[in-house]
Amino acid sequence: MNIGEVAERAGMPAKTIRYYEEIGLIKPARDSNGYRAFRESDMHKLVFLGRARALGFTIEDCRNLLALWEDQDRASADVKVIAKEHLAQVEAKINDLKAMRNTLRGLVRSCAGDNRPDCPILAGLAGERPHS
Amino acid sequence: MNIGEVAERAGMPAKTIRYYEEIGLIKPARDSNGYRAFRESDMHKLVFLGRARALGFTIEDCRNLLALWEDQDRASADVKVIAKEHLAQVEAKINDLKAMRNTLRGLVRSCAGDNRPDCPILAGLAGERPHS
DNA sequence: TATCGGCCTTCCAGTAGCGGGAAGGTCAAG
DNA sequence: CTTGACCTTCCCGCTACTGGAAGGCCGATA
Repeated sequence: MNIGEVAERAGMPAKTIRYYEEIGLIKPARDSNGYRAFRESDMHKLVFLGRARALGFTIEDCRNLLALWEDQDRASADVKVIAKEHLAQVEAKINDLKAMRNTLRGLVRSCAGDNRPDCPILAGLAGERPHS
Repeated sequence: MNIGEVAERAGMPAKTIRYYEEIGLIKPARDSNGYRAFRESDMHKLVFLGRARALGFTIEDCRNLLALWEDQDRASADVKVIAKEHLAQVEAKINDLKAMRNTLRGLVRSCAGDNRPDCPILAGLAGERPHS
């Protein structure tokens, strides 16, 4: 299988697949002409990587998860630790964003949005307390 | 005022302030010895930038907001457009993260996390449907 | 056989928003 | 006069790719 077909089937750009090889996540064989020759096992890894990335795991997390996946003797606790830490980070990020959203909503709501120059959003960013 | 004091008062690293000058967000004067000489107006801009960045505005958004802030004749509508678009992006990001969180929670909950190799998290990443 | 389009290859550079650290100038205190 | 805390510029590194140039390879067609 050439990279184009793999990219299609795995649902990711060929560039990304080359990048994953470059950083050692996958190690596809090569044809005599230099083309990458992907096996089904490479495909499975790429699909795995695609799903893990879609869940927001970092590349380094992916590397570790992939190693655990390959290791038939792993303890599921090792996997769970990674997933739980990531989950905690995602939740923290959600909370940060919610705080931003709330402040932004207040600012946007307080702004007339007409052609006058008076703007509570700019005033808020400059440091003034919103006067209700 | 030297950069150290400004960094302290604006609550951001000196590195960040130098970067903001480099990309043209601020233009502090210079003393004869080459040191940056910050005026109060620079301080105000940095505080403004700090708040805007804390609300997740990109540097380019900040550049536009700062220009509007400086412009006494701006229309508040111009500001509101930027803020509303950013708010929409923040909300979209929150939704993405919530979807990730829900999937991650399901995976974490389904994993025993003991020293056995059987792991629904890895199975889920590999593509299997979680069976209940 | 020539050639053409569509693959594939590598390499280089850029993104956002800084952070780390080197090499060196400046300044105030002791 | 030295010491230590500042300040300066410069360049590399980070994440996870993306875009593009320059060139090789392959299958089909004329």
